[in-house]
Amino acid sequence: MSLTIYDISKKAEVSIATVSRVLNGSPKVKEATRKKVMDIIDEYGYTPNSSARAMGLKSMKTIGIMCADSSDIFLAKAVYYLEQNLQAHGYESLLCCTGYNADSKKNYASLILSKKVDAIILVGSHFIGSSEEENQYIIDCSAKVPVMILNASFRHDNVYCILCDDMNAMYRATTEMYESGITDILYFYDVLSYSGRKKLDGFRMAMQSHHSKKHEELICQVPADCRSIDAMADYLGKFAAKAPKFGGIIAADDQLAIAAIKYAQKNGISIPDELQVLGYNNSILTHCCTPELTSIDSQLETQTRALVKTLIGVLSGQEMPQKTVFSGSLIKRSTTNF
Amino acid sequence: MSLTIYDISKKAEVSIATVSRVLNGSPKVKEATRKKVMDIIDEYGYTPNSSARAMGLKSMKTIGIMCADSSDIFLAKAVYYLEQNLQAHGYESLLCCTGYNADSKKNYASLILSKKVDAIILVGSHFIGSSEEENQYIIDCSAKVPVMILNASFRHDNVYCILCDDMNAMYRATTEMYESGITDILYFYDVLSYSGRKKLDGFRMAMQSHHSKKHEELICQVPADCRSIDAMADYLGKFAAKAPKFGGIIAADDQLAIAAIKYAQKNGISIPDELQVLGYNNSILTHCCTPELTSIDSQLETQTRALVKTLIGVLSGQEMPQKTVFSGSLIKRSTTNF
DNA sequence: ATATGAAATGTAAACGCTTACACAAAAGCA
DNA sequence: TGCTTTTGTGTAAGCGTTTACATTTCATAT
Repeated sequence: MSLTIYDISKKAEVSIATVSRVLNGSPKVKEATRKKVMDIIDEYGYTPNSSARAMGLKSMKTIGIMCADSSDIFLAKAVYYLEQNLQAHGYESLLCCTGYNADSKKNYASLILSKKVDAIILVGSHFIGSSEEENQYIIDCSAKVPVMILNASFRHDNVYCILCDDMNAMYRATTEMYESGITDILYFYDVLSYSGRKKLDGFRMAMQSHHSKKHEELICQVPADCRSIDAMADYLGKFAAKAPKFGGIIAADDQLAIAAIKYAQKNGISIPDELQVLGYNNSILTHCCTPELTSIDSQLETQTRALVKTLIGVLSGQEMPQKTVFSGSLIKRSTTNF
Repeated sequence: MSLTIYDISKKAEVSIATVSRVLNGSPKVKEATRKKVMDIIDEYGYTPNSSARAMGLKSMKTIGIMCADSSDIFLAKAVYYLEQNLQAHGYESLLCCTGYNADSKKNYASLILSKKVDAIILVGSHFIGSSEEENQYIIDCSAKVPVMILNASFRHDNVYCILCDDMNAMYRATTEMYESGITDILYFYDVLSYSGRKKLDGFRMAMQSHHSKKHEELICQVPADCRSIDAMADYLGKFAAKAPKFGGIIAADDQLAIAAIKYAQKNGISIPDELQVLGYNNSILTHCCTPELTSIDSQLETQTRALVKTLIGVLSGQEMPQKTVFSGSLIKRSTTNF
């Protein structure tokens, strides 16, 4: 049986209140007493029971992290950085992977709330649906604890968003490719999450601003059942066979970009001479292919740090900005010439 | 303020005991009463407070997952599968990333224990040190809750291990490469964790069983400060310049294998004609390079499923096997000829 | 109608902690 | 010296559940 504060108080010959005060670093306890209690705690290796503590404090010092799939390269990085930052501030992370199925979000949210987490972090733009009722669960959550959203924007009281201006980043990258002389660009994407929409918008805006006409015919969405890189590459091959010619591919993430590279290799198209490829997220995958992949970096680590900083501020009652936007930057490698 | 069981009991005109029984699916409550209570619960959207529940039940229905770095491709996959399986059994996951620094393990362990988790899962063989005192924290934990270890072996009461027989897998893969005619094989690794040692042992055993002599000169350890793929590739280049000739590289994981491929490409060595490369873990990286990487699959998903099954058994008081071993299998792709 | 046992419900103690409030000891001041 | 603060410590009431045990209700057999 685990020791309780009561056991410690007896051994140290003080009251449980004093032990509690020592534990919580209260200033109103004599140095000698503090030492006596600490010695006993160290000697017997006592650790306070967080559940009981949570009841008294009404806080678990735990943050619920929800993400669709923590094994996704991008999301895993985000979760990792968040966990690190939270830990540095004395918080634990309750992880909850919801999958990409939209329905379950509400259930998972209430489950995680019942653990009396101090806040909820939604990682990734999959958590923002397009309809109002689909997002009701966010509002419900925000009524109980602060809700932090990484990589998407949602305006509501007690909801704080940290994100990268994907639209602008994609706009700039597209423009740069276009102005380097590649005017026929294929846009390659899969799911249209919040940030997915923004990226596509950025691409379209850039193309439209150059009065491009046929780019709409060069927008290629991979169907949901193409999960493997090979399947994606093959799908792209079929699409390309019927589409107008193109000299560049902009992919919505690095994995899709790798699929694009595979497509080129299967069809004897040389990169970057005949085809230029651009990815998104600047993940480790950029280094794994040949040639190495040019990609857009969304400053994930900086974003997570800002998120946790904002969260800590909110939890300590400070007024904090509801929306913090970072800008992406193009990391040029060898799949592009510009 | 959140609703309590007490509020519900008043609205439903029953006692809190009855509400609690409904919540816990006790058989001794009349159907009509159950319905009445459930209706109120649904109507007012009550969720029980897990902390309070933990105090009564002495269980949080939460499992602590410790891993060095949840953004590592392999570990992230493991964490994801674990989380999924645990969720399916009604448990939440408290994630704790310890980093690779050995000292901190003990502190993190006691932190996570204070949350009254029902068990602890150590993900990855980094958690097994080579000295007895370094592993004392595992024994301490096992005194309080079951400890599950994924990917390493540690014999102790209340400690359960699920792993892949890395030594054997590596032995077989090495033998297969050797017998296909590649007798000079370079072994490329970084950290010597528990499974890292096993893999190296497997390689050595296979080479020794063929009376190879110079393989010891072909064992290349990347120093800890080489974190990027490029740095690893460059290090390998320098090593190769001074080492005997070799026709194959066996890497301790896929990322190292990618570095090996990069090394070959930088030096104009063709794969697989002049150099064959073999990775470990069969991660997504195997599909990202050209040619695609042959790799050893350690059945991670099966392992995690077995782990959670064992854990659930242990938690429900059943006798469970303390060690479950799976065997790895070679997935042949294009970086090898055999 | 009455006794009997089973089924359903209620009562109250326990879980381990925090903290408002009460109190005692020590210190400062006239 | 006695009076007032200040400082340190203790007492006890919560926090929201679970559950053993007590009690009521209800059906069945007598």
